[in-house]
Amino acid sequence: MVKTPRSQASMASSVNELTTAVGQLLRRLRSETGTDELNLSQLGVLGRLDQQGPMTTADLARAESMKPQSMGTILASLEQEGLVERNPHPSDGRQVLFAMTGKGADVRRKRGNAKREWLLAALMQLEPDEQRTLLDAIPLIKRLSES
Amino acid sequence: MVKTPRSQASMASSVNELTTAVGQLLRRLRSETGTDELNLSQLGVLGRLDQQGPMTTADLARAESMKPQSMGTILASLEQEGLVERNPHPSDGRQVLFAMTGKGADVRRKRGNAKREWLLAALMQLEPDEQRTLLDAIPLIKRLSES
DNA sequence: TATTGTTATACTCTATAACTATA
DNA sequence: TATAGTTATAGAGTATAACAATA
Repeated sequence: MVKTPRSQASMASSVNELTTAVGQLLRRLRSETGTDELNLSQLGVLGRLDQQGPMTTADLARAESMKPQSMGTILASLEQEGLVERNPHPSDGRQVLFAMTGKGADVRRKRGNAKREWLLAALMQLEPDEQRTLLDAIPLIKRLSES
Repeated sequence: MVKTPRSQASMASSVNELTTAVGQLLRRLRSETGTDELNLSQLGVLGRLDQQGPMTTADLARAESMKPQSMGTILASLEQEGLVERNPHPSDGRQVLFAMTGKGADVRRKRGNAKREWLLAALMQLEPDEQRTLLDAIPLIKRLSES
């Protein structure tokens, strides 16, 4: 297959498909709601704290491309359910370090998280080369969001 | 080993990244708002009517993975701005065929659509092989939503 | 009786603005 | 004066439920 860089005109027609596809996936994920009552943002924060350790509100907001006030709302809801806890920053009294609790870790590990399980099952149904394409596209989608 | 399908464990770690990436892109797109005051759903409907011709509320709702009532709201807003018009179905008095108007076509063609232009510019900044990966991933994302 | 669409209402998610506290 | 976070409010986007009209 010859490598032919896409023209701007051909890319333009893909813009609608991409936004539609992304919107569809998000609506689908949102509708998958079982025993877990965590939404996508809450799951995202929990996953990030699990991977990266304690973080501040501002850092989490930046990582998720969200306003700090919006992240504050998410963290408050997670704290109320005992999934994250707040710890003082060692040197800066203004900052608050949010950490995942044991209960939060349980929620992430346990079965019953309908959204994650649905998406995982859907991913597993793709052919191996399709999986590779989709996984390779993830960092590219992130790059788009940051440009 | 020729083909190395990803293990379920390795895929599980990608689930969070995918949802986060998709959420980020959507928030970014939503925030790009210039002279056009059309949101992503409105643009999606307009694009679909442009490509596929007149459609009913139910068909549009199915195409965008949305409830008919939600689609009705979107269509009402587009109609109020004169971007779509309603025509009776030739044989079924219950159905309404929505078609894009000339003004709707203008809006789609003209410059000033901040969301589409931003995304197009971002796509053009990717390397050709990255573009190909991302475009190849679009139908896969749709498949996920439908499974 | 089933289907298409409308109307009314409520919920989820995120943003903006104004404020407090610490640096 | 600048930054981190909180509180209050508003908005966009979508869903659910109840209804009307046509099939």
